[in-house]
Amino acid sequence: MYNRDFIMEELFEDEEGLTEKQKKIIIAAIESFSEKGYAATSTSEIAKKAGVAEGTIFRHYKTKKDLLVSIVAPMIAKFIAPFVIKDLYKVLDQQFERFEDFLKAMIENRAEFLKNNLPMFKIFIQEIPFHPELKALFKEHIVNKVYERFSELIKHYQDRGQIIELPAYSIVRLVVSSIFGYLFGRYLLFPEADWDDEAEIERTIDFIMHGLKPKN
Amino acid sequence: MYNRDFIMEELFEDEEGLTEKQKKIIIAAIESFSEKGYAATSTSEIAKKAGVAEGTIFRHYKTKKDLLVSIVAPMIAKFIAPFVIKDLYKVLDQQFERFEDFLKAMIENRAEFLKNNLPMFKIFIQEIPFHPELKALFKEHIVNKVYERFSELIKHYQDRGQIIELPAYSIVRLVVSSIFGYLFGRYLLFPEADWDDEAEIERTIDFIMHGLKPKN
Amino acid sequence: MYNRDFIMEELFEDEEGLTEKQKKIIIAAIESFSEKGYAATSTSEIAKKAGVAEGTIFRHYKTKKDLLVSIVAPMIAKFIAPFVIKDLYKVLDQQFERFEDFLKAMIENRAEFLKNNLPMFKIFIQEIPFHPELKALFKEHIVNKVYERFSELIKHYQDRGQIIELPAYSIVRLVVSSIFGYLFGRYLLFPEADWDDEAEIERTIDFIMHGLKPKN
Amino acid sequence: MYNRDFIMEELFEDEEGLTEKQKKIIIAAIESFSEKGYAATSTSEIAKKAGVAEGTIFRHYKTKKDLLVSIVAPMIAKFIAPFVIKDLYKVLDQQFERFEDFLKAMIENRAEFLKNNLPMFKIFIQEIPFHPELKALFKEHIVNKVYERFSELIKHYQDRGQIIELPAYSIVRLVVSSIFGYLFGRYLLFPEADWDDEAEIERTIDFIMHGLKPKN
DNA sequence: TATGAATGAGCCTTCATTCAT
DNA sequence: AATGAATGAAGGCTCATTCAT
Repeated sequence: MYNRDFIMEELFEDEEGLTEKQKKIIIAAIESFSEKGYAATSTSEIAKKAGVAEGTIFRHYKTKKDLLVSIVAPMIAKFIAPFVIKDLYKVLDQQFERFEDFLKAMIENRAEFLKNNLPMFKIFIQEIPFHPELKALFKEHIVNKVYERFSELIKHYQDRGQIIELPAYSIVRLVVSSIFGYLFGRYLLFPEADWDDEAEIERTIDFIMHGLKPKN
Repeated sequence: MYNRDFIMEELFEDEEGLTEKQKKIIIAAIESFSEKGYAATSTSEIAKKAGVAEGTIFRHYKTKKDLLVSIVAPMIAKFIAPFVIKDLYKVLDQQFERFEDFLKAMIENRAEFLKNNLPMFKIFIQEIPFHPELKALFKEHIVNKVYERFSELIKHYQDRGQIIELPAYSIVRLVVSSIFGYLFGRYLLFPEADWDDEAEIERTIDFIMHGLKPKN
Repeated sequence: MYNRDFIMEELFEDEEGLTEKQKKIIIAAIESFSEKGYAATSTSEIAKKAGVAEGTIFRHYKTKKDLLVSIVAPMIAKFIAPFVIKDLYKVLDQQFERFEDFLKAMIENRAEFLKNNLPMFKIFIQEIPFHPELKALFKEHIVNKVYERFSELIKHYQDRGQIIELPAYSIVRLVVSSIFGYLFGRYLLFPEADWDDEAEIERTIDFIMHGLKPKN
Repeated sequence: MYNRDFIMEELFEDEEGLTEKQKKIIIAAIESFSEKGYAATSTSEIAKKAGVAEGTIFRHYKTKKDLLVSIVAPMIAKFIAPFVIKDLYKVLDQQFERFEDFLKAMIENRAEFLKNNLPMFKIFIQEIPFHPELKALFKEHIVNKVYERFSELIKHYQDRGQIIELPAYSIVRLVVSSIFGYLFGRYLLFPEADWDDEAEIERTIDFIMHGLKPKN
């Protein structure tokens, strides 16, 4: 379903402090949390799956919730990373003349990321309503950082007459809904259905582009 | 936040078998489940909040999960009710000449329902990944019943050249994404933000309509 | 396995005060107690099996233990009845000249009784160690009444040189052991084995008779 | 009443894996089970009596029933051990020329064992009807192992004309009944009575020997 | 008399966490 | 650093018993 080593590389590469055991714990926790939910997963189960002693978990993570946060936090960080590049604006200007192209690039790139980190993403969306820490993390990152950049971006394309003149938050909402709607259906609701991914992504982009076309 | 009596009237009106205590239990369970999640809510907590003995819960609901299902199941049923009307097709034909009008009516009607049953809906989306019973219920109802009707409907408007020729499932996905995207943002993610509901709904409908406009 | 009506007739015939419901409760209780033990049987289970409401049980029997006693007590009484006939001595004198004949008659008669009341007997032997009330009942009846009569009886046959001169309690023990040993094996340990009852009973009597033959 | 250390030595000597706490748990469980019965004994009570936390019990025994089995199983094994010696036959041949001597040795030896392990034996006979696991254990050991050996043995003495020609199962039944009859009366029914053990054992053996004397 | 909803104590078991080794 | 035995609070659930109807 997903590549364990890949996760480690992509998400936890920086944190070189991670013991071999620590990695095993994280991987086990991700698997269990995403399958049964945080509250329904026991630390003993994680320990068993990770092949370590129960106590070892608590040597590295003071509490069970610490373990949760230590999984979700870097995922959020990595997910929004591309949007936080300082001079995103400039870069965009050069690379993606059309909103459509930007959209396509973003979707493909971030969808790839989500696909590769699906279990973690699942944990994130499942647990966020119940943990103020996560909620705060989310708002701080998404709202304060990503949303800000995104707004500039949208204004950029609006100024060039490529997308309709609506408040940035509305546009963000509509775009994000369409993308996440696809990802949800594809990977969470009906993962075993027979999807023609390429076609669906194209339809989604077309849908968004037409939906946001300026009323000349 | 939400009107308790309203819930009882709307969702559990038919079930006249419900004791006064049973109602209290359900209301307490809805509150707790939606706030802390099913797994993190204890039956003793529900009992205390409902003002009944813990044993009383188990007299009416064989297990804790039974209680969950007895909350979520009628919600699903009521939610999809309007879509299962036998002669939906005919009705539509007469009432909503334009897909746009149908869409608007549907959104407003079902959005109202969700708004009134938000806690229950929250429970539903939170718990569905972890409970095969709920998953089955959902698939049976939504996929088999609603989706079928919806497909006919879409074909109806496609035949009249009002919406683009795409597979029904793609259209359903795009429409549903846009609507739920609004509801999520509005009621779950940022409920305390300052929303101009009327404008947002209109924007959402416009977005959908343009997004699905036929490429003549 | 055993005849319910028979039980009612034989054991509870005198107690005409018994309601129809009461009889059903007793029968249900006997079945459950003997199958799962007193402690592991719930009153709700008995109620369900008897087809009455839970409360009904407690209307007739103040406590669960009352119910137990009301089952075991009459069984003990009926079981020892033949030994308590006032002029047992006289009767014996006339009817059974030989100890052997007395033994045979007694075994056959009481074995028949036990066979017909096996579930109750099972309850009795299972529960007696844990309930002082039953223990008292047992001692009072068996020790004080039966044993006394039996002693006279044994003396009677000893005087006639038919059985060995041992203390009555030793003889009682040996005889009872042999008989109960048969009944245990026959009805409790290996009920499904292929028993030649007639032969086994005869062997048992022979064994006892030779075992108790006087050392002339 | 019985020597705790003795039990540990005799029954659990081999199992060196037993923690100090585990031993305490076993001892406490034996006491409570034998006094009140398995179903009527709570694990919290055992924990308290053993001076450990309730959770500790379940660290060592997955369930309450596991604890029961872990007490009864070794008792059965140890009890039948002497009968399963590979060359029992040979040994007998040399040591016990007369059935009487064999009987005496066996009774004294096994009676001593039972006396020392009375609580466990009590648990065994009380719980065996309600637990298929125990029943299976019993049948496997007693029926398949002990009975087989015993049959050979009986044939041995029958061939030498020392005991009557009856089916082995009948002889086993009669002998076992007499012995257990004594043990029951002695240790379970009337333990506080004034017993002349030596005399009673002798009477029991005499009774058996005469009872089984060949009809010349 | 009979009911069965209601109770709350108590049951077996699991849990996150601690700590001596 | 790592272990895993030990903890005791808390969990879901069952129970014998009560009482208003």
